[in-house]
Amino acid sequence: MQKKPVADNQALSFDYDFLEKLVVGIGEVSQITGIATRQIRYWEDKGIITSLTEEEGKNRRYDYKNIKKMILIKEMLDEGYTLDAAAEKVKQRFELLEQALGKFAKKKK
Amino acid sequence: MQKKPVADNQALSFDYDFLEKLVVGIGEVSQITGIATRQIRYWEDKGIITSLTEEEGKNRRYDYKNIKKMILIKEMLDEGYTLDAAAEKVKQRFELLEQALGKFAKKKK
DNA sequence: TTTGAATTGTAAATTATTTACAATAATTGT
DNA sequence: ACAATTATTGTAAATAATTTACAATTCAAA
Repeated sequence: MQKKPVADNQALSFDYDFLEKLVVGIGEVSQITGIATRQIRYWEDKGIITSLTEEEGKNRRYDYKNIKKMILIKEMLDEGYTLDAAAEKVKQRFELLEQALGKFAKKKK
Repeated sequence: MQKKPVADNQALSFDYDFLEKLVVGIGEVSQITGIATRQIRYWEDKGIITSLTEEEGKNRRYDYKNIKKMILIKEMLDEGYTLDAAAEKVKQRFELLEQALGKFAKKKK
């Protein structure tokens, strides 16, 4: 029996492999989220989000999780939350999410 | 009845909204896929993949589809395919995939 | 109206990418 | 073996994009 090509399995399910490896520069994050690069740096300075930057002076890289965070924070700001309140809510939500996904991930490997 | 937050629904299903908007620079694509930037440009010159670059001279931007293409092509090269053969196979696979996903997408809207 | 929060502006230095021309391997047919 | 084609890689100069740092501005609440 022949082994199915990898792509067929991934096509209609959540592409974990991809999102785990995903890294995006600040310009593209801005393009994706509609948040100005200046604002992204400000949020990072405040410690609300984090980048994967290895050394100081090098360009920032963001992972899927932090991009999702930014999108949520932006939505909450539009709804009237303060930045700190939005950041706190998003932080809590991600902690719950990671708890749930953590259990799931352990089953797989 | 209160509306559920968006994130809850997206967490365990395929994040279409995100992947549709996703754009990534060549440096990050290289980091994600393990393919050298030089090689990515070469493949693009040959017409095997395409970038979203608006004007000549500006930096290349790649979408999810083309990044997936690169990953598949790389895998097929490792298996012994020639570049052209791999490109052709990948092209065919994506045509089928888009046919299937196209039908699905129409239902949603 | 003062205070702090949130954002925005910008210049100079640095990092990353682009294009173009060229060189080098690897493979295939004769 | 040899030439031709395929695939990849090297690099320099120009340009694009990002970084940091200092500063200004806007806005809401007290």
